[in-house]
Amino acid sequence: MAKTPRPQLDRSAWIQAALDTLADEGAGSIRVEILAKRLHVTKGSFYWHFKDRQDLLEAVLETWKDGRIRDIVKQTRPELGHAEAQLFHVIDVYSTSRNNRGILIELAIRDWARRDPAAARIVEEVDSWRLRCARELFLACGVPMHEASTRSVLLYAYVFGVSMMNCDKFDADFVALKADIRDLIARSQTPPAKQAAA
Amino acid sequence: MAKTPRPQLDRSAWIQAALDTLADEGAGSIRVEILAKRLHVTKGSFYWHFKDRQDLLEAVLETWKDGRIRDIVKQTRPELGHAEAQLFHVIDVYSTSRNNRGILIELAIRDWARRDPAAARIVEEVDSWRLRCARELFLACGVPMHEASTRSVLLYAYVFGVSMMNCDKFDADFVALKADIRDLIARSQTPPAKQAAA
DNA sequence: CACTTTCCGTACGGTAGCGTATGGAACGAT
DNA sequence: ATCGTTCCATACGCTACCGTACGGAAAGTG
Repeated sequence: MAKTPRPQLDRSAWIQAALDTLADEGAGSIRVEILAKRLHVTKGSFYWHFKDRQDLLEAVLETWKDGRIRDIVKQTRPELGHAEAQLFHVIDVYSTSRNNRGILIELAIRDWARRDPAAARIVEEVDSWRLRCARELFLACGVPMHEASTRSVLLYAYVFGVSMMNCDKFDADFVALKADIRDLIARSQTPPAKQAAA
Repeated sequence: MAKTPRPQLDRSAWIQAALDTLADEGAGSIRVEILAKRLHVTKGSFYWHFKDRQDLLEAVLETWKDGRIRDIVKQTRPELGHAEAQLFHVIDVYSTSRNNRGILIELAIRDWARRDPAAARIVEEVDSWRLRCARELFLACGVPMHEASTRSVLLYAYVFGVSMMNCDKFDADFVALKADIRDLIARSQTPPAKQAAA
């Protein structure tokens, strides 16, 4: 067992710790002295690596943004003939297994973004990438442009929304339910022309 | 102008003030002394009406729950022949006009529920009512039971999710986009049987 | 008018957390 | 060995809150 696993800390160690508490308790609960305790150092270390608390929060946002963009680009990289499978995968990744770290961070940051303009900007940027990538997949599935945009928005609104609900409590077979919803989003037929009021 | 609009305060005044700051800054930012300042009294008043801060928070949850249940029941009360219009209305109420008080409170409470079991219980209860009511509407539209459940979950996941996104930034005509999504949720045809892998 | 109840103001002690100042240990360079 | 750099510990002042204790005004009640 390593006696001194971390004789020296760097910014990324603080950022990771901040992301952990972000997932568990939200952005407002990221406290310098708490992180220090968790890292087994004092805040003397923190104020060496960061100007102040705000400096850390901005670094957290940047780190998250870079990771999310890299991730979505990777997961939607064109694989000829597998566009629909990739769409399914994107949906499943988010709607499966609530309470995993990624989703908790996602929700915490989105809540953060409701009050912090800087966070809002980051979220918009990430969403923009995701929507564009998803739209490309729909297009690759043969869905026309306009509808591809529509379904992309529905897709992401759904995955974010479902991660805020405890659906397990309402439907015993939530796995099947999610599969049905996934099909609705990705494969349903556009609605028939409105039966104009008789 | 009334000199003394409120010579005496009651619990509901504090609860309303708490709901305001809940919408703007989240549950964690509901502070007794801040509310007191906003109500132009001191916390001596607060601790007369409430045992402690927790007492207020519980009252906030109860108030919200009662209002939401009353609301959804009212909006989905069976009106023969208008089920689809009622569905559209439910969707529009949430997906229209982000940043209105109701939606802000909704999101704040859902974030709150991720860390507070009591809040989680309340949210589950409200969701349960909503899902049941929405399902009834789908059934009234002639949608079969299983699919009615599926679409109800999609409906609510969508409205909550879209209220967390700044979609205006991605689509100039977001009004039309939302209308298309609404149609997808409420009127699309169930997806064709999977073209079983050849 | 006395007396009680209701409601709120004031003052206090206590905790948590931010940011700063300063000292010191470890380490490399010379 | 001396010195500078890097990284962290310690100690301090400061603010924002929570909850309590207690006093007092205002209004009802006899």
